[in-house]
Formats: sequence, C-alpha cells, structure tokens
Amino acid sequence: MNNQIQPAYEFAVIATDTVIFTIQNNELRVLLIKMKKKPFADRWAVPGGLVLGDESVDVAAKRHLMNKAGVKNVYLEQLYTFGEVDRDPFGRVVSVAYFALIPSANVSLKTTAEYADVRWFQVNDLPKLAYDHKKIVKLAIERLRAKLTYTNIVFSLLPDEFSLSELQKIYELILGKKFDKRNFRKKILSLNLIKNTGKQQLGSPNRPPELYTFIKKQLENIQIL
Amino acid sequence: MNNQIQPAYEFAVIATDTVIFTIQNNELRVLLIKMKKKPFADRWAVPGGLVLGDESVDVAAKRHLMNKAGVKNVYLEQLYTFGEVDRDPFGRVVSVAYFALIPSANVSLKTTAEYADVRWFQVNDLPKLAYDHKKIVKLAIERLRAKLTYTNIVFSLLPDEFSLSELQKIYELILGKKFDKRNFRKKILSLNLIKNTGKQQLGSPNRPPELYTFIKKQLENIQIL
DNA sequence: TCAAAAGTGTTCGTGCTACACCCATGC
DNA sequence: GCATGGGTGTAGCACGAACACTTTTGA
Repeated sequence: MNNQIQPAYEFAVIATDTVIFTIQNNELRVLLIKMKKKPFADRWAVPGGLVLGDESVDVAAKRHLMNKAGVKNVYLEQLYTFGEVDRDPFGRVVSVAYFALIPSANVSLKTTAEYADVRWFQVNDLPKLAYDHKKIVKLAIERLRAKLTYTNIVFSLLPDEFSLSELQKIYELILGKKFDKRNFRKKILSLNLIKNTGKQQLGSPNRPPELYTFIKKQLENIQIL
Repeated sequence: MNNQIQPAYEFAVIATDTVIFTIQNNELRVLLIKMKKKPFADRWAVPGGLVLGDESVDVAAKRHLMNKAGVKNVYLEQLYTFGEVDRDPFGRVVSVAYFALIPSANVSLKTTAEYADVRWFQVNDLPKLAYDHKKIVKLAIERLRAKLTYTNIVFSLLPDEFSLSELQKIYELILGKKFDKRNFRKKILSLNLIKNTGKQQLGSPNRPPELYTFIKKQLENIQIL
C-alpha cells in the first residue's frame, strides 16, 4: 500500500527474532545470547537481527539463524509479529518472530564477537530477558505444545533414528505430563508416521531399544494426542 | 535490534491488510475494495493501509478496519506477516495480515473517495486480486476453518441471539460439509458454551426456533468438532 | 544374577455415528 | 389443512484409558 512517498518517520525497521528449541539432558531448552550493547548490556535475548532491504523476512530469519546459532536446514516457522511502538528503546522496530526446532545432535555453539555469551537455557528456568522477549518465548512454547498435538512436527526434534521411549520422553517433557507406555506406542504406531528400521541401539546396560524412523519428514496436520 | 543507524534503503514500510469475513445470504463472504490507483486500477483487494510511526501495528489494523469498512469492536486476529521483497510494485512493503469476523447484522458498506467500489464477495467466487492478496485470503480461510473446530470463535459471526439451526448452518457453510442435526445439537449443548434464552423467533411460516445465546463471548480453546 | 529400561494385550467405559418421526407456526 | 423448518432418542461401534508382567542387555 506504499502508493505515495512517506515521510521518514513513518518508516520502520523490520527485524526478526527466533526462538530456537532443542532437547538436551532430558530438558526442553532455548538458545539465548548475552548482549553487549546498552541499554541491554549483559541481558539475555533471543537471537535476531535486522531485515535487509533486498531480502525477504523469511530469508533474514534464516540468515540470522545461521550466523548466530550456526544451524541451517532446520524447522523454521513464523510465530507472530510484534508491533508495539515502544518495544525497542532504540526506535521503531517491528519484529517478526519465528521459532526453530533443532535435533539434539546438531548443537554447536559459537560465541561471536558481537555477543558476550551464547547458551542453552531450560525453558522453566529462564533469566530476565531483553525487549519483549519473555512474551515471545512464552508464545513460542505455547505454539510448540499445540503443534505437537496436532502435527507430526516432533520429527524435527529427533535424530534420524530414535527409540519409542525417546519419542515419548519428548512429548512428556514438552507437554509436561506422563503418558502410558502401551497406549502411547499403540497410538503412535497406528498413525503410520514412523517405521521400524530393524536396528537396535546397543551399548546401554539394558535391553536395547528398537530404532524407528519417520516415513515422511515434512509437516502434516494429524491429530496425535 | 536497531542498535545502529541504518541507511534508508534498509527501512521498510509496514502495512496491514485485513480479510473481513461475514455470513450473508447463506454464504461466507469477504469484503473487497476496488482500487483506483495504478498499477492495480480496477483490481480488487483486501482493505489495508500503512502503519503510522506512532501507532502499533494492531492499532493500525483497527484504524483501517474502521475507516474502510466502518466496523469496530469486531473479532480481529493477526494472521501472518508477508515479507517477500517484491510483493508490492511500489517498493518494500511488509504486510502484517489480519482477519476479522463480523456478525451478519452489522454490514454497512460505504464507498469512499479513495476507492472505486466496496463489495462482499462469496469466498468461492472471488475476482482476481491485487498484490499477494489471493494468498492472504486463502490463508485466512484456512485459519478460520481450523479455529471453528477448536475454539468458540463462531460467536463473532452470530448475532446476540440465534437458533441452533443458524449455528449449524455456519459450520456447514464454512467447513463445507453437512452435520447430523441431532448429533450436532447434542455435541454443542454438551459443551456448555450457549444457553437457551427461553425466547422464540416468531414470524416465519414454520415452527418458531428457540433462541440461544453465548454464555461467554471471549475466545476459548475447546474441541468442538 | 541383578539392575534397568524395553516390549507387549485386554477390559471397560465414553463418546461419536447413524438413523426417522412428530411438532408448531403462518398462510 | 398444508407446507416448512424445528425439535427429539436410541443402539452399535470405535477409540481412548487403565492396568502388570516378561524380556534383554551390560556389568
């Protein structure tokens, strides 16, 4: 609707902020960076950055995900756009928030010159966050919980091959409740989302679990629980 | 994340576009405006406009809803943000799309000087749309369908008092399938979302329906169908 | 042989589905 | 009195919930 020249103050900066989730140590964790610049020096925040003039918002989100967390080809979904006037003390910044899911394996953290620190935080034990990032993380968790129940999104939190117990543990961690083992397996197997690879995971002092893999690794809407 | 001065070309214009739904003549309809300016002269589009420098994106959406469709206090929800680089031929415009629901009663269309025409279109018979508005409308319909099934959102498409048949008709129209009358009523009544007012709707040459009303008119997540 | 997690079936109750007839009104 | 949409119950079936023991491995 930009059909006339606008005075400069009506222009805004677009940024993206991405809530990156993974499973680590039997916990749902979020990647946070520690900021260097005022007025949020030493405050933790979700990684993000500006959208350039010649890149789409989606591409900007992917670029920052790569630069700041060193990951690509992960599940990335637009979450919500935060457009309050005073959400950023530096000026008018509208932030398009995303959330990303990465399998526990691929975690490679690199602290860049830009930030004081980069760490994974357990979602129930977050530090005080900069900007409106508390709200963003909260919304991302809600979305993740909802999507676990009506899509097959969980494939993006798991390695290629996994046991049914691992799968169940992820559901229990994120949804915060226990499931009956027999009922859970019956339900999951009846959905034809995963198949038995025939392999076993040896090396633990227990009976070795059978390994499964997802038949399709693309998002589908299916009532799971 | 606007922590340094950016050159002008990295700034973008933020706009909102709102897909406004209502039920009219037993059809799900969308409000469209006919544009006057090139290069989209005489093309239909969803109403929208720029976000001012001192207003939040939500407030801008409400303002345009009032100015262009003459409605306020209606259900309004953020839908998705469209951030492709070339989505607007005039320049870099990122659009935060919303969808709105208005009860069939409140329809007051006024053609303003700004537009050639304003009309309600049946969702299955839309004209060619400007910008990426076809995509926006499609997404809005999907979201509306989904929300009908797991929230009580339908209250915002109905007048204060309504019959169970009206309610059922809305579900059938939007979801595009028929429901069994007895089963539908049993299910709806078991959810405790609506109550019988004791009144009847007289004036038709049929048995007068009993009128119901929503107990709460605020969005709740409840599995309906 | 022991500890630890993996794997496996059945019963019961609830909720969804399918289905047909009488009722109240305006004309 | 007739045409039109409004209102009502029941029986079968499928799916979710509850529940306990045996198996396999490494140490």
